[in-house]
Amino acid sequence: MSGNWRPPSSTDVARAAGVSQSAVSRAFTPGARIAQATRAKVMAAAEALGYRPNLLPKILQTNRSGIVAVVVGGFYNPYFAMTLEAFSKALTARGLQMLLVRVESDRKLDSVVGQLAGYRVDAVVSALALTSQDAADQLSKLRIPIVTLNSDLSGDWIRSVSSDNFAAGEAAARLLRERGGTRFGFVAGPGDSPAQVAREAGFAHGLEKLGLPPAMRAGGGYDYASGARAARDLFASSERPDALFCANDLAAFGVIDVLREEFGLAAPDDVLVVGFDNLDMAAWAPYRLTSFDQDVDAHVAAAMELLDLEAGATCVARVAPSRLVERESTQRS
Amino acid sequence: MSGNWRPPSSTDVARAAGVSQSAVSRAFTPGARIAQATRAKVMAAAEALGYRPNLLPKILQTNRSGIVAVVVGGFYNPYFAMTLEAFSKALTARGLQMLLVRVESDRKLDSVVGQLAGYRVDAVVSALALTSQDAADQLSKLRIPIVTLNSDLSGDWIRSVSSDNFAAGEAAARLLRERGGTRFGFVAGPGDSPAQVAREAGFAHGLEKLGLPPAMRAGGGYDYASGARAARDLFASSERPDALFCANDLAAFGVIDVLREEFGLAAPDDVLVVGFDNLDMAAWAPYRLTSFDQDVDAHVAAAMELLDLEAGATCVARVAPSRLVERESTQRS
DNA sequence: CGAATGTGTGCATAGCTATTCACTCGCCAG
DNA sequence: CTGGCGAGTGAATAGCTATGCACACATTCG
Repeated sequence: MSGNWRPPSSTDVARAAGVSQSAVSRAFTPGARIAQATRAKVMAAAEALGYRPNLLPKILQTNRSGIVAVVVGGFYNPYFAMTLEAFSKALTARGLQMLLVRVESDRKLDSVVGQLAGYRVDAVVSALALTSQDAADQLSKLRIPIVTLNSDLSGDWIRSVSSDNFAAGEAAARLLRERGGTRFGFVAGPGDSPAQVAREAGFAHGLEKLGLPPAMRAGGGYDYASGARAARDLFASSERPDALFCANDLAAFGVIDVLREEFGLAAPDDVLVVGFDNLDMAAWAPYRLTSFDQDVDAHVAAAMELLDLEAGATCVARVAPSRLVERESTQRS
Repeated sequence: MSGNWRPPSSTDVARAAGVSQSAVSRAFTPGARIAQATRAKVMAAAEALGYRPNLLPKILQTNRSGIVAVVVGGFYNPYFAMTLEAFSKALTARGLQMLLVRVESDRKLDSVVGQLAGYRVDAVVSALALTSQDAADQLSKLRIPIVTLNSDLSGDWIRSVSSDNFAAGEAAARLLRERGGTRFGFVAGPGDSPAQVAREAGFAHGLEKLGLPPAMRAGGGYDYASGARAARDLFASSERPDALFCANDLAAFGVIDVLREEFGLAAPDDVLVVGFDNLDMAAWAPYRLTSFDQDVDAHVAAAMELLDLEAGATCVARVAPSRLVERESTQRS
């Protein structure tokens, strides 16, 4: 029955209302010159037919779709959820839609970008840390504004927003020292994450500046299991650390659980622990984890500002500070 | 400089390659009749100009955009993250894009649906539990297939996928009884969630069928804080429960933490606790929470099948069973 | 009363691609 | 030699809306 049904067009409405197609268009355009009586007739006909203006022709002419593509690598980390939530709000506030794209790796991104360009997305936000300059160049050729989060690529149409991860690493070193740490450990995130690299470098630099020995190192992922593995590695050795900086909260939770369950050690009495991201869970009773709050809203606000930049000027980087939130995991009573 | 730049069109490429626009189109259409030499010329020109076929004209004609709108109410619950991840994979596998829409309430949904129709989305998936039949009717008038998750509305273009929440509630009652529970408590989710209502009804029915007294009740949200509040309410009374069924895991975590911190009670020795959703965190050391796994992949697979249904036939409901995953929180040693 | 201003409407068109139709070759078989 | 066929190509068109332009009519002012 509905084999080749098509949604009602403005022409259909015009016919039903006994006016021209232009009148229908004007009825739906705020501020257009149209008589109230005509508008009423049009609206009645539109309601009866279930007409909704088709946005595609406008996009076709203006090349502005009102759609922003957000690229993520996965959803397992609640930090991404916070970011998505904030972006969603910010985009909605501006009347923009969010096309969510999940890619396994930079390679996959290349392939999907062609499609995005085909949809004429207004911009691309990459929460995934782009690492291949190839992909970046590919993207800038399309003249689509791109904002990357915690990445360090550059290019004509590429802007970026980052936390000052290096400074946070230094601050972690200072805090752990102040709270009585003597043997330091770093629980690393994945090696291809620029944020991870900067946090580690900052931590190392902070320790050095304080005249402290370099940190032991383990881990290699942003997830719970990586943290758990790291704890086992670090505490299997004879020289156990007593102050840990973890690349993110999720890993820190893994660390804390393994220390408590498998080694009978607790934070902060046996080990000081600092995380990163300040997830909701960091405040939960079993953890009470000291962590760096990245102020997701500020990041997103900065990203939105960068998207407003008209032309594809040279790379613009914004750095938002991270706020240290201290909880029990670093406060010995 | 780039004041009114526009992306290269197939006509531009045709001019550059010295062929007709048709030839360019055919070069990009797999299986079209075109000479290899011509295709090569076209591809070279396209590469030089950075041409990507504009998808909008095709959409304009066919009214099929290859975009599915996914509506969610928020991201704070990791269960949504799992669902999103699964949908993302399923859609990508079919070459579809995901337009993510976040709405505060059903009302807001109405207003955004007009825009979705304007973009000619192929379908709408609502992870938000639609509760207003108005919204549902509004949607079905647009002849856009809709799949709702854990909702119970019906209409011409509305299909739904649910867990058998009622059966799970009954199973929770049986399990808690078997494990030695005598005084039962239910930690409720938000009242406007059909899933919450069904879980509670199933639990109540299960208790009754076993000849047990009805459960005490507290809570009213799917989040950690609601669970925490519920625990304080339930255990402030003189008649404390010793077996709790929580509407979801997040609330269960709040319950467990408050019991441990503020009442010195632990699961499973003092209180048996069952949750719902089987989040990753449910397996973590501080909780080891018995929970119902909703098999997100199965849900999503069912949803995708329902979307394939051509016409807007009468309401089709799929129910996926939930699998009980028992952990220490209900196993006394 | 004539002119000028303002209001409301319809006509025509741009924007880009996929596809249908018609056409031209080159080639083979009858 | 000619009819037919297949391959390859170009011209024309549909799909829908916003908008500039022209026009019709009402109103106001000198």
